[in-house]
Amino acid sequence: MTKVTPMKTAAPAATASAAAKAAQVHVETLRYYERMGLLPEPPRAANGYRQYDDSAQKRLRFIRRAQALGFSLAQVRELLRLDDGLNCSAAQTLARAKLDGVERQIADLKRMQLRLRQTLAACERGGRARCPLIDALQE
Amino acid sequence: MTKVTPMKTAAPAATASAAAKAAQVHVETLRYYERMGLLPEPPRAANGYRQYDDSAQKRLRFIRRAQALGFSLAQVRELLRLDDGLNCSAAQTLARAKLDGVERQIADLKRMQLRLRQTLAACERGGRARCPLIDALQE
DNA sequence: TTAAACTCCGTACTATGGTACGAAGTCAAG
DNA sequence: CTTGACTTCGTACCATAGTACGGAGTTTAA
Repeated sequence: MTKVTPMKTAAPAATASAAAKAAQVHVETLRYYERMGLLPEPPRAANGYRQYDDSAQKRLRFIRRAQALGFSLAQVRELLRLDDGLNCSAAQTLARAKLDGVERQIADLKRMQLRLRQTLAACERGGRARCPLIDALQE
Repeated sequence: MTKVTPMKTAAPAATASAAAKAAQVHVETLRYYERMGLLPEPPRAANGYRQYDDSAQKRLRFIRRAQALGFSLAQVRELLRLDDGLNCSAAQTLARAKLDGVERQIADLKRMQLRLRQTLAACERGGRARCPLIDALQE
């Protein structure tokens, strides 16, 4: 029963394309994140190729999840500085600011939604010589 | 009682800064809109200064209102092509596409809002050694 | 008259989040 | 051993909606 459970210590170092595929990003994006200070410079193989170990790939997933929550890359950088999980109040501050921004955006979009709906309804009722949408824009 | 009611025919030609101020934009923005084909090239005074007449200023207000409804400048350009108010179905198509986009954005933002709220609530409940927000990002 | 303020022009730069390109080296399969 | 795929690098470019800069001419108010 040797080798049935491979050693956890053998860090699986992925190539750029493998790491990129796993995270659903392009290879160039990895370089971009590296330039932006989101990913540390990875160790290189003898040939100079980047080697993404497990922690780099975790970090990459972290970035993508934070982006999905609406954080900008600059904000993700902040979050990454807190990724030891301590300092929750700092993380909360970031999240609350983001939530506020998201809620402002929702409010703005809802205003647009209402106006567009009203105007479209007027368009659909028809009967006017001129288009209600165009008229609304000309006020 | 002469001159009590000035002739409507005297078109009030505004300078760049006056037109800009009236529309709450910067002077450079007028040039930008002109380059982008949103504003026609205005007639010039003898000294070469742009003269924005009433119709140009109306058009400028049109642009700003359309932007406020979420239309991009490219889409505003489309709307301006329809500003005779006829062709309402074309305008409706644009508006409906915009409404769809707005609603998709709202849905996305609401998902972010929910996740952020849940995570913040967990942070506020406290009691964890590690920050729930950071943990969520690390999955 | 002179200084401040306004206008003109072309061009470059901003922020954001990547994407593309070309030249060069490397690796794996046939 | 060659061909194709992969990687490296620096740099340039994309969209969006403007903003800034510098040098020149013009107008206006003191």
